Amino acid sequence: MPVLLQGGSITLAMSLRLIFMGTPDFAVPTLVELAARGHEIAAVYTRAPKAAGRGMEMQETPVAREAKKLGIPVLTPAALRSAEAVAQFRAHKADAAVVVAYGLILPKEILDAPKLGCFNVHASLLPRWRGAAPINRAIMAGDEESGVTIMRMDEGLDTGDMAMAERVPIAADMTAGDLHDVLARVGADLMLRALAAAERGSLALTPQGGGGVTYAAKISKEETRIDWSKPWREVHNQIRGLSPFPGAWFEIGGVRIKALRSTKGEGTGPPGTVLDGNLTIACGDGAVRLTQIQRAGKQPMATEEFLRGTRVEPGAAIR
RNA sequence: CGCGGGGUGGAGCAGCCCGGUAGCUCGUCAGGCUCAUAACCUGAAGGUCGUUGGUUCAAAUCCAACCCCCGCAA
Repeated sequence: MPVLLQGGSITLAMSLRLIFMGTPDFAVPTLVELAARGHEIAAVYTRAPKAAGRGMEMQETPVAREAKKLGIPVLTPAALRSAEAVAQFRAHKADAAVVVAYGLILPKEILDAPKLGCFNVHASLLPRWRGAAPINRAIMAGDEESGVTIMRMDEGLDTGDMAMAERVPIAADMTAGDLHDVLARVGADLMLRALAAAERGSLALTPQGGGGVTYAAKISKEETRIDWSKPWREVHNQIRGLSPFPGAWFEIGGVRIKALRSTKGEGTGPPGTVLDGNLTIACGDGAVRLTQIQRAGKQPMATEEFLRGTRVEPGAAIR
């Protein structure tokens, strides 16, 4: 077996027989890396295509599209609890399963099937931000760092023993989308290292412990509208924490506008008042300057571009 | 057949309802002014007005079909 030199450390080239389970874009880099490193991926599990989007047409998941590109069989069971689903899963005779934002609960029979276990990439430093929306919640809470944790899954919600973690700083104006992309890359790399260790039998597992647990609830649309009476920092964290999806928004002249990027603004005024010619908006405390926005029906654009076609005078009120 | 907005020189928009000289804010290029500047002044280049067909003396503008982008909702 060849020896690869990488980043100063020695990694044995390896090949495990894996099952990959994932659904959104976040999971794609890990799938791609696993395949590129020569792991044998017996099957890819992903959510079933569903009617979604404009026109309610059937949409395949990003993972399904990537798997097809790689020539890997795609399975889309609606649930994994049935005896049939479990039998099918076992029949792959996988060494391990890699689960990244799959979206379905894995019952014990599935978790116990692979001999090395089922490993999950989670986009936070556990046990902080267990749950569905760790990236958004970390930024909305104003966290200055986040990261990725690899855990061996158990039956709880993101409660498995931790195998590896890597910290990632969150810059002042970083958006959820920015962090998402970084963590997806870091997660892919970390999973490769974790699997290598697991294959060697040298993977150390650490219980999460009881302190510092928080939950990252799904984002509800009620919390996407901007309330300009809040302090600027809260508004800013909401904007970047929800960017680019689902997007924090407001209205100006009856037109719905998403705020995609912002930064600290100068000046004060009644909340919701435009303070200058650069879309600096007064908040309950301080101000936020919008740097990238998207009008309903339009592409995202830098604020300077938006202002070339739309005059927004200082003193105007937005809602 | 879920609802809706949009495709106009490199960017962002107006013009379309009430057909008839391509407009605005920028950018680019050349020149001028200035100690200087993302400032200011003068001039220039650059557009099959998404595609195809139709109506008309005449279509960015009216009609039809199609392609592409996006917001809502899921």
